[in-house]
Amino acid sequence: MGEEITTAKEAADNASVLAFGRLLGAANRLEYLLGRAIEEACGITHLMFEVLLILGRADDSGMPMGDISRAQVLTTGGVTRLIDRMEAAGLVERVANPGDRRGRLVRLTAAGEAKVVEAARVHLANIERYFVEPLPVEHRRQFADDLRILSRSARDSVGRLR
Amino acid sequence: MGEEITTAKEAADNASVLAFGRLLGAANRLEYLLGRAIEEACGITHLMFEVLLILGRADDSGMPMGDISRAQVLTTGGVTRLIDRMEAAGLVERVANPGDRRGRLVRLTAAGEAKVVEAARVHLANIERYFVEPLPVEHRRQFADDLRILSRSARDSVGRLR
DNA sequence: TGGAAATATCTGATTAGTCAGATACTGTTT
DNA sequence: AAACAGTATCTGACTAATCAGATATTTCCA
Repeated sequence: MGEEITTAKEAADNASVLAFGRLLGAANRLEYLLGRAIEEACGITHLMFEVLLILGRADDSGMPMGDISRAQVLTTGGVTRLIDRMEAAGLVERVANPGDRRGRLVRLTAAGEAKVVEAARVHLANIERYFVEPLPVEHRRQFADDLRILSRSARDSVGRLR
Repeated sequence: MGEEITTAKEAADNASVLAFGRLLGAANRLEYLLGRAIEEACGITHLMFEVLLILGRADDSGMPMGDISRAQVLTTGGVTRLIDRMEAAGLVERVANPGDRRGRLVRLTAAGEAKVVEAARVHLANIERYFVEPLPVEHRRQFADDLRILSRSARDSVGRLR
């Protein structure tokens, strides 16, 4: 990684810059495709699905919103508004937290439980579809390239993190 | 992947659901950390940096905005506005496209050239820093876990894509 | 060649996030 | 137990994306 960069072309062609760009590109495309599919089939966004999964993992009594904020890359203000929408949609409810009255706990409603099961099935089916059958043509080649580079890059990074 | 999902807990604990969640989580944290660093050091967003790199790779005469839209996951409307801001910041300019008068070409200005070189250096230094020295503590453990799973998942996916 | 369909970009209205500051409670520390 | 720092959430103002519809130009084919 020692080569000095002095022109835009050198910046754009640098191996590490490229690899990280590909990694993020692949992840974004994946998130876009899978998120779009859930949205169309189930009427909830990808982020709502992630929150439903987090709550599914949580204790039945619920979870403070701060925990959700830390689990996702989202500010506490963003979580407040996301939970507002999910509550309006009947997927979650806020209940009193006897141990700390500064905020309430969020937990799944029955409708939320049903929705996360439905969305997870759709999600799994799409993972199967995209990775066994061909991707949409306009994504396929790009994706395969990205994932090959991503795999190498991630493996190297894991090594260095130990 | 044949297990039937019937409860929120099963959905949340499913191996594929988890792996994809981790993969996207790792990429989002990475994008957030590296993007934030470029933003603070160079005053441009991560998305602007990506566009500068794309233009650095392009022909000197410039590139139509539709190509940028397709390279990133961004609508054409979004690209129009992103380029508006970058043009206002003096990083790029729109020039006439003699071959197709429906739209103009976008190309780097001298300031844009300088900025992409500066940002790429910062970016490389941060990649070095994050993956050789410890990550910020609040991200480190999560990140290492994510990347291990990501690596496995990506390798499998590449295999299936052939 | 004339016109329909496709393409490139732009724009108004809307949505969902950020940030920073307000409010309400908790926990410590004298 | 009074004060003060810390934590959890909410909110107003703002930003940057989306979508859908408008406009200009190009391409294709009958």
